[in-house]
Amino acid sequence: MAVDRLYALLERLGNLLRTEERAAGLRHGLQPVHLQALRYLQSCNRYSNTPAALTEYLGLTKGTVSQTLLLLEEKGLLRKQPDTEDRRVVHLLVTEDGRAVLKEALPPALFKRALTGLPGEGEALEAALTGLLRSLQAANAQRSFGACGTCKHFQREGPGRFRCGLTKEPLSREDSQLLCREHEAVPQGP
Amino acid sequence: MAVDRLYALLERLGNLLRTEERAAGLRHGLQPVHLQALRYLQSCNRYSNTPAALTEYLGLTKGTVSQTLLLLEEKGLLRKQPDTEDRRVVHLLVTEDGRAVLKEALPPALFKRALTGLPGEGEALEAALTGLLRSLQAANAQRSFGACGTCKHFQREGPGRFRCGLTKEPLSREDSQLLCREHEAVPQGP
DNA sequence: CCAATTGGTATCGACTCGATACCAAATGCG
DNA sequence: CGCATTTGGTATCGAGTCGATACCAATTGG
Repeated sequence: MAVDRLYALLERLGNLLRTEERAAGLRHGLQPVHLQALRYLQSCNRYSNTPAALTEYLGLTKGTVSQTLLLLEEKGLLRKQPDTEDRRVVHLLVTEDGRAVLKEALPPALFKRALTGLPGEGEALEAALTGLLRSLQAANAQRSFGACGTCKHFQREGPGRFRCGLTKEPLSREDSQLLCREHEAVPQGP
Repeated sequence: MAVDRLYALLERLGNLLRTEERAAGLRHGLQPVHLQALRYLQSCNRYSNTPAALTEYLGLTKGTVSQTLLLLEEKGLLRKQPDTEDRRVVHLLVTEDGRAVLKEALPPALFKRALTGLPGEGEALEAALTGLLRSLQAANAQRSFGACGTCKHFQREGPGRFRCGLTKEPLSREDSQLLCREHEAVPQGP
């Protein structure tokens, strides 16, 4: 049965990845989930670097994530900054130390080697995985956390000048490449 | 950078899978690792249903796996059977209850839907994942746990009659489809 | 025959994770 | 406005994973 075989493959790869991440984090006294949190926070935009967004991304409960963040803050890999508009919200900023740890640890050496050696820059793999992820998210009513520039709210106003149709804020070229919790894929025309 | 994007995709899918597995196991008081152990034991051959093999498959330490097995045995999902040849070894047999739990829980509904809906039965995905896994295992000097019939020790002796070149034992058609810890891919000729 | 290796278990501590409870700020509605 | 509801976040607790270490029994290899 093809579905079972596919599932077994995914599970197996997921375990390998977790094991490697565990080993990579061990050198810094970090668990897999810590590295994952840092990686997300480093690649998301300013609307999405909050505990709530991270909670959705990781698929855990907010209490659990709150603990994770506490540890990262104690280790000096993370800094909390209160939001200026909404005083309940804090923003999570990866420190220089945090970036250094991430750069050293992710992707784990094993994956870096394997992924780099893939034929055609792994284009086939990326296409297949993207399709699967989209399908999963659609079935799950889950946020996609895609890059800002691929969102249906993304508006081009000129060369290098963009705007988010949701927040109405202007966006830089760098902004457009960051992950956003409000991301919605553009509907595929027939 | 393509490698980082690929890695992010893999990590994200792995987390989703874990979350779903957690939810699926919750109904039976099981953790993700328990379901994974059961699934492996149900699909491996008689050389590979031991704690040591499972330990390698899951990438954990033998102590950890021993605990996992203890719990599964207590719940009646697993039965231990001493090996007749080597009196240190035990074989792990999934009980009827264990099979029932597995059938109900894996793959999680979300994945079953998403995988079933993939174009071309997910052939592209399977090819891409298999390639990646092979590449990872090669780089890691890790066992592949492939199906018996695809192993370099697998010998055809006639219609429906096979033999393992390593253990010299005869193999049935069913045997040939089970996962084996001694599995080695046939070397690709140029 | 005895060391080294292998398969497995037991115990301990660090840590994840969910559940529950809780607080403060924002929002919605009469 | 006023008050219930919702949202963002934290604190605390218990169950359970996981690695490390130690240990035992059986096998293997000189």
